Amino acid sequence: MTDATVLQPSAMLRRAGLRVTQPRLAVLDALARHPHAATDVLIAAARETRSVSHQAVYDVLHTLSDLGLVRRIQPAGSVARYELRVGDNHHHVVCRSCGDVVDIDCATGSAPCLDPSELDVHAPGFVLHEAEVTYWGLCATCAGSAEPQPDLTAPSRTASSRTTEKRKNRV
Amino acid sequence: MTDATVLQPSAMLRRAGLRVTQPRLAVLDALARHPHAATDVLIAAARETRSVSHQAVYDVLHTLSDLGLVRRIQPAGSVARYELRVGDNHHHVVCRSCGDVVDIDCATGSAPCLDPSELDVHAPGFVLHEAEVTYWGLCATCAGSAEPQPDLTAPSRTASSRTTEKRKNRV
DNA sequence: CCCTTTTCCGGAACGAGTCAAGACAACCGG
DNA sequence: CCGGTTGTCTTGACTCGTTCCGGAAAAGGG
Repeated sequence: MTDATVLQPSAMLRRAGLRVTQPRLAVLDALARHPHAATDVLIAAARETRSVSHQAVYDVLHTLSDLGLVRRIQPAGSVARYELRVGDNHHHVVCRSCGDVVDIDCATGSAPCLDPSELDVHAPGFVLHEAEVTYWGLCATCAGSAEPQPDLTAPSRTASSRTTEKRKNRV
Repeated sequence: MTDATVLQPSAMLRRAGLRVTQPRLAVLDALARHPHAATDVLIAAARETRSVSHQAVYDVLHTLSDLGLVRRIQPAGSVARYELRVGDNHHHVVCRSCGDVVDIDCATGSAPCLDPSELDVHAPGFVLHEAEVTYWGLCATCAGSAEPQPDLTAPSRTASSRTTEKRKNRV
């Protein structure tokens, strides 16, 4: 619901009590253009707008995600990825082959969206904040072809399939 | 259900077509004694049994998880953790403060245990393997005290709270 | 327009995990 | 029981994502 892109980036920064700086605007723009992108992709994208240090991008991403203006996700085996869509507790579909990520609406829309059947039994006293659901499988493209397809939002190089590919030659 | 610990470790290796070696037995023993442990904890634990190289532990963990004899989990912001409990598609409760992980039974017990409401709409043709659910919040201990409690299965040092702690001083 | 404070920069450093090549030891067959 | 084959382990260097540090720059209030 609260997709941050609908707000003017500078307004959204100010409203959060942050200074409006060129690096921040560049990163926000990069985020809008590359949903679920890894940090190095965002660095490259932000540099299309303006010269920014990699450290600044890391700083901006930290600040924004700490304030809840962007959401940070990190599927197992992947590096951190960021998205502007926040506020709804939507979930993610992740392709095991190419690492591509797609959003899926949450059934209830509010976190926690699931009732852990036996939370009290196994973790008495646990204070639940949210339930994160990750759907794993193969995207249409990868399911069709044996070879993993490149995912442009994954960390540069070829794809995130370094792990996947190596594993095949093990065992 | 299929908790690998109920099997004799050597039998379980042989049945998987693997050689029974000292490093593997040491790692399996370490896994049994330290559920959800990070790799460096497992290395230390395995060395209580026998001298093992860190690389051997990584190799063993890769081999075993590729064959499905151990399960590898990696909550966002955490390093890889391993557990012997496999076969059921159980889920995890993770403390945001200390990083401690607790198992929770899956409602249906088989993967995928959730029906993604709008999978076809957002990711047409996606072949779903499983749904991974992670419950985030605060464990009883951390919810009570402001200070995060050490989690002995987390990567050595103090706790996994390096990230958490730093963030508090940012913004 | 100046001052304070936040933010950014550059570079060094760190830690988890991987790669590579040779040594070693399980297991099989004889 | 022994020797050869092949899978496994060791050692050590290395990659990559991310963080730490300290000084420089610039945003915004007065």
